[in-house]
Amino acid sequence: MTRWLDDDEQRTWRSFLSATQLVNEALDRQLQRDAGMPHTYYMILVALSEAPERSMRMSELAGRAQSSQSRLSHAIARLEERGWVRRDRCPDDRRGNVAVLTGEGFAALEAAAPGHVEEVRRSLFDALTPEQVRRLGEICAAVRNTLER
Amino acid sequence: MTRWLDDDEQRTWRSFLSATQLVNEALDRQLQRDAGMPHTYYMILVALSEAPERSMRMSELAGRAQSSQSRLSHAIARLEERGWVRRDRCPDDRRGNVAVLTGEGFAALEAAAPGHVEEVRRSLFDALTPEQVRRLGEICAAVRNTLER
DNA sequence: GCAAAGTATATGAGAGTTCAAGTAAATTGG
DNA sequence: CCAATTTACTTGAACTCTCATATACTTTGC
Repeated sequence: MTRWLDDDEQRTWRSFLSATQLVNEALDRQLQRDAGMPHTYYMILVALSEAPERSMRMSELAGRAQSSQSRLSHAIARLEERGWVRRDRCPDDRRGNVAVLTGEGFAALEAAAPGHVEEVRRSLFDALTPEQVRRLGEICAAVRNTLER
Repeated sequence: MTRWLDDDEQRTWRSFLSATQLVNEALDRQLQRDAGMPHTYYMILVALSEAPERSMRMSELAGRAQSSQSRLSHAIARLEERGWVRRDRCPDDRRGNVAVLTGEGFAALEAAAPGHVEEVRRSLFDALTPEQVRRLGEICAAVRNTLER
């Protein structure tokens, strides 16, 4: 009944798990060490920094930063404690909150960015040919297309 | 100084993060829901099940299951509570421990495997052409080659 | 309009992960 | 052969994540 993975598929699957985990661990370690935040928090700051007014509704932010709402809520609480983000009430929908990146938060992001980009290159792009990068892009797009909804 | 990512690289990078996170979340959700364990525990059980005597030294197991020693130690403690794994002292090296998969642990793994494989197919392989799978294998091998050590 | 259903977010408990020590045994080098 | 170092593993605390639930506001349908 079950369509088990054949040997090639097994190898590819395990290699995929290994490679993606290595990349994620490298990112997390670098950011934790040099900027004192996990990668998930970094993604939140990036999303906010790119938004108009450097602010966004919680639910939209969750989508952009690829976070669950609950995770985001906890994360924003932590980021607030550090003074990197502020929470404002939403004017037109009184259920809603808006997360706002503070000046200090933006500064923290700017300080963290170069080291992070270095690590992204080191752990992913430097290992691949331009052709492979292109293919990886297509592959990831296909996966997202299947899983996203 | 910093070599920032250009637009293509940005897109690829974000797509990579998104895709790999989606796959990992799908795996974890399926296993947690249907088998009551996270994917990391599943990998530990798989590694043990493939070892001679279904047992392995802690440090070797950590390597095979792609876990830190600390993480493994905590995980084995949990798996012991459930009766899925047992810890024996290592005869030839009295510092060492050997984790042993119990019959119940093996049964739990057998019960979990079909649903897990289904999810692996659904979340990764079904989204890709055979050609893409082959390329993904090469790409992951290249990344591992760069990061592993 | 107003009860019912839906949406936006928060919160608390439980579980897993990491990091920094801590213990114990084995190995090394003078 | 024994002090110093290294290796194997554990432990506890701090932190993040998930899941279920709670709260407050909005929209829907009669």
